[in-house]
Amino acid sequence: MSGKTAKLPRAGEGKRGVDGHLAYLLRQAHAAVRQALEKALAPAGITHPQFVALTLVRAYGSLSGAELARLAVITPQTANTITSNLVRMGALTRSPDPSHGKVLRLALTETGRSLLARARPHAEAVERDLAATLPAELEGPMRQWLVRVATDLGDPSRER
Amino acid sequence: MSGKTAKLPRAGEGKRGVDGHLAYLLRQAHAAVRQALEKALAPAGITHPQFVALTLVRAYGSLSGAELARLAVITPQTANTITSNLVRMGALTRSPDPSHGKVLRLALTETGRSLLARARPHAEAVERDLAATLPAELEGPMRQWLVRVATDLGDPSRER
DNA sequence: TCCCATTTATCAGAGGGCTGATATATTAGT
DNA sequence: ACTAATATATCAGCCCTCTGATAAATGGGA
Repeated sequence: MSGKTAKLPRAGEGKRGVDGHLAYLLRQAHAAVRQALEKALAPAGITHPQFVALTLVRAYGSLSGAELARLAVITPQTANTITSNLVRMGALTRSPDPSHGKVLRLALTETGRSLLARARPHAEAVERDLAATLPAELEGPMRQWLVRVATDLGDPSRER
Repeated sequence: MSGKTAKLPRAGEGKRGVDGHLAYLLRQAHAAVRQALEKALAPAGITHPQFVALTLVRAYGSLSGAELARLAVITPQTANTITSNLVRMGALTRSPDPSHGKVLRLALTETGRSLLARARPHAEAVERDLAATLPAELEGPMRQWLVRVATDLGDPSRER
């Protein structure tokens, strides 16, 4: 009994299939999507978190670092890391809020705008691939579940 | 019109709800689960990736670094980072494969075994919380979808 | 008014994840 | 038998993510 010699499963087999832990399956699915996104975005010269940050700044107007962190479900420190890189790349600017004195408002530069425009089609292709895996009658319930996971497991822990 | 002043949504609202991109919702859900897991495992003195590695070594017997990487859906380099930390912590040993000469086989130490035993209940609590968010009639289809995402978006990219 | 709790930004340090590159071992092919 | 392809381990460097700690600005109450 020196060790188990069972053949190792591939994605979709054994514990890597429908019998695995939900947390493992969610992790596996997320890893596949993240890697697909990074591969798709690499030619545009941008990472997935950077793409998310630029998208959010564009979608919500000018954000503070703290607001970006909340929207992206990351810590303010992480948001700071990402935005610092984007500022260094010339895609974002940080300028002091006129009425607040401590808040720094993020804004897209022309570089950032064109970077985002160039990257978006690649990200949308992945989104389409992802949507294609989802039977039409499951899309609604699936979206609701994903949202529920985030609110149920995420919000309670706001007691930091 | 200096910028949009729309109130920012919380998890579950607006684009952060059922109308958001699937990739965003999946990311948001995964982030909530990962953070819940890290918070649950911290008292046991172990990180989520370390827990996954120990669990896989225990489940499949003695693994090589490359095998661990495939099972955990990470690169061999990343697996090496994690196992190096676990070896330094005394939870794993790396010993040369008797019949291969290059492969290093990972094995749990007593420390690793008790660490895993101590951590597992915390992880299982999160798994139960996660399962509780899923209506019984959706569990089957949801598991199948998560697996399909991993196989459809993950396997094709094996053309590295 | 003064103090305090909250919010924000940011530094420091650690772990995890990636790509790229290198060295070695095994296996397949010729 | 020699060579080429494959597999493994690992170094280096970068980005992302976290926790912990520090500092500054705001706003509310005693």
